[in-house]
Amino acid sequence: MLESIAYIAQQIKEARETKGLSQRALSEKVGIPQSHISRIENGAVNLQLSSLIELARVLELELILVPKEAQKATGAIIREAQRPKKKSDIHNQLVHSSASKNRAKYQLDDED
Amino acid sequence: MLESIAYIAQQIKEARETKGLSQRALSEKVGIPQSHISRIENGAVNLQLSSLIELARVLELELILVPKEAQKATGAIIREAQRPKKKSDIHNQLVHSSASKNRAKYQLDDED
DNA sequence: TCTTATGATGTGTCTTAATATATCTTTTCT
DNA sequence: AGAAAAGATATATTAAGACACATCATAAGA
Repeated sequence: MLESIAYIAQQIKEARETKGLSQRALSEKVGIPQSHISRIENGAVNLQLSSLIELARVLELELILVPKEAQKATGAIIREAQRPKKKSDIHNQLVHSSASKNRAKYQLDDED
Repeated sequence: MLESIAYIAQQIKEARETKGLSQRALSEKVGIPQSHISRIENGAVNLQLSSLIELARVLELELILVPKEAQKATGAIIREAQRPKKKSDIHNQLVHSSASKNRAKYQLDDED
């Protein structure tokens, strides 16, 4: 399983696409090779925390641990934040939704 | 830097203590050696995402990526969730506050 | 078509997380 | 004090992340 890694990987990919960055562009900003970013986004690696944090920083995301009981409430807020605020941002919606069509394969070993 | 690792490590430690678990007890639940949990909580290792996710699962935490703009709002909700709901839970507050006295050393290499 | 941009994939090397195991220190009891 | 529990630390081994680098496949544009 480890579908949580799939979720995180997908979040990274969507955030990158929302920002209109190619893997190579992100690679230069964050200092991680494009080949590795590809593997990360496809869930092909069990990345280290430092890599995730660096990616998150450049993508203006914050990695946090939320108590399960608070998850629903935070989820609502986050979805709200991700909603484009200006009509000129509808473009983002398109990029975003096309991104969510992508299936993550996640060939990580089934541990647990 | 990588103070975000310190933050995550501290969150794990506090969640464990709030649940009244020893490192060894958590070790058995999650299948990670106590020695490694110690290193994780002290920020002495740059742990892998699977380890963090496994720990979070057992500690009933969810690892999420929050847009920076939504961070304040989610922070408020999370603090609310962490507040003990019953008077009988004041015990947790004590454990929790004693935990926060601990300084993390974080001898991780200064990258960036 | 040829080029260009993008993402995916392969290989070899180095580093280090994760493991097993043991031990040591510190704290907390009785 | 001594015993027990808890956390920190040491060592050796194994597994795999991260890297550099090249290359492949595909799609988009000229």
